[in-house]
Amino acid sequence: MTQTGKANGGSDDRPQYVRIGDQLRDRIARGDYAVGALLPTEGELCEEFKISRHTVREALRLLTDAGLIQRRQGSGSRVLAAQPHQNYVHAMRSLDQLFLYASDTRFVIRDMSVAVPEPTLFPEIGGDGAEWLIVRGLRLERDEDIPICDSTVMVNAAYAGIADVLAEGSGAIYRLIEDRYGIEVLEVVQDITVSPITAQAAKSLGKKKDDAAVQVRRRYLGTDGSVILASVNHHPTDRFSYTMHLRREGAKRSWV
Amino acid sequence: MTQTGKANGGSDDRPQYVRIGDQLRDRIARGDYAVGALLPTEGELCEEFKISRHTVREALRLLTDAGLIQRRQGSGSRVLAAQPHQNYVHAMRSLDQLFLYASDTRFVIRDMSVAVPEPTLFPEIGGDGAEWLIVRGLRLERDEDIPICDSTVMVNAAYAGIADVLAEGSGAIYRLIEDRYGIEVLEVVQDITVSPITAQAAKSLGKKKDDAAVQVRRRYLGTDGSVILASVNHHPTDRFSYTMHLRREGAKRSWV
DNA sequence: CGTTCAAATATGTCCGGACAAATTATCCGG
DNA sequence: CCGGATAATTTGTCCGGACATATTTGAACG
Repeated sequence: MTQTGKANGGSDDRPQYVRIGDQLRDRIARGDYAVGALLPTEGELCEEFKISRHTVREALRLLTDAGLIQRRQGSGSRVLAAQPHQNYVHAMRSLDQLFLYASDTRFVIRDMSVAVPEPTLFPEIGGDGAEWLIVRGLRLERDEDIPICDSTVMVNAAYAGIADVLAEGSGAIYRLIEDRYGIEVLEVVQDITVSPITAQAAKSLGKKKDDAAVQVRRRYLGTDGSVILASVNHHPTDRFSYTMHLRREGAKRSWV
Repeated sequence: MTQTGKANGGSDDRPQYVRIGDQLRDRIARGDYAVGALLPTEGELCEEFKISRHTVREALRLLTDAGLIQRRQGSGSRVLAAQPHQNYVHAMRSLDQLFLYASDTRFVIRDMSVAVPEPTLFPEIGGDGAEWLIVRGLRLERDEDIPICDSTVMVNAAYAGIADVLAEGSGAIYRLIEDRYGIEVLEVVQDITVSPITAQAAKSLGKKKDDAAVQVRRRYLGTDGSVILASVNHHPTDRFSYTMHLRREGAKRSWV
């Protein structure tokens, strides 16, 4: 077969690997290959489409990058999803940027203890009598004593050893845990709601007891699905602002 | 050179292309190749590292996938960033899922007009006397008349033609625009704040005039940076909840 | 100096081959 | 039937080659 940069013939000038990749993607979407099932092997695809193994692999790579399949040496290519996800990326260098404050801040620790958390603190967690390292504090503007939010952090007891190195300005707690224990935060679930302010937060933030507060609750999950860390932040409503920039993943950038 | 699955010698069992890719990444981080500058060509890298073009390309692909470089046929490989972004993905099939409501909803249009928007509506937009298609309405639970939020949408006048096809339940407005005009929403900027409720929203949502409301403001930007669409939603604080799941990009999934 | 065109350059696509490494299947013995 | 060893299978890594395509560079000309 003549080697061409693009496929010959017809009005389709897409590269072969793109055409084959699209065909496979369509088959997956149609259910020809069920989620969880294996695709034909590289060899079988070479025979079916009369192309080199290289081209098959490039096509499969497109599917892999799209999150549709997962490949494993010795096993084959398994379908992960029937439809590609259109990812909009909240690009960050790290989770530090998940919540950007208007200016630099510092975290002042008010209290730290290993205890069974109150059931209302994080209902989805606890309730089984297990102890957590509970860190209570206040986040302030760096150079001024303006409180930004009242914060309570629950650290999985398995990582309670970081209590030794927790200090004001010591950086994000989840990072301390990642570094100290060599683990990785895989996923973060963040909930934002508005609710009556707690007595503690009202006191810390200089608010009245019948004021409302914005609650930002986060769970940091590890690779095994366990909760590494959870936090509840109470923000005064009149000083709360949360901005996200979501950008379509894989969008072409101009060359200039 | 003997062809091996992994590099020979020493304690480093990473594939060659990973090692070379890491070396190049380190050089970029150190500033050996400035942002905006070109990397050595494939040929030069082949000579320097004494490896095949295939392996060079695999290494460069790692850098490309990490967002560090951008490659262009005939030109070379240009450095985009000195540090890789650690992307946490808010995976969505589309922007429809940017804001998930607890249940199915419908959008009831109350008013539609082409006009110059009030300056307070979206201060970052307008203010230049330009007209926009302004759509005011209410988002309700699908089968009940419980208002979820009061909504005002400003559509760029270039796409005002969609007024013809706007109807209750006609789906997301940005999608109508994308489909009708063949354009693409590249980025969304979303701001969440809490502020005094507007008179209009108080009336729509059955709230008192001195209540607060959660404001969710969004700008949908096109590939040229222009604002395609902007929206302001007022949610009653006692019924507002926003959940995000952010997952580390490229995280390995278990095979089973 | 600016424009046009051809040549050189640099990446993109596709082929084929070989060996390595991981997994799966099969066979045999207890 | 179960466990261990071996063979077969499947993907991963790396080599080399060839042609296509897009861009850049340099030379010639007005």
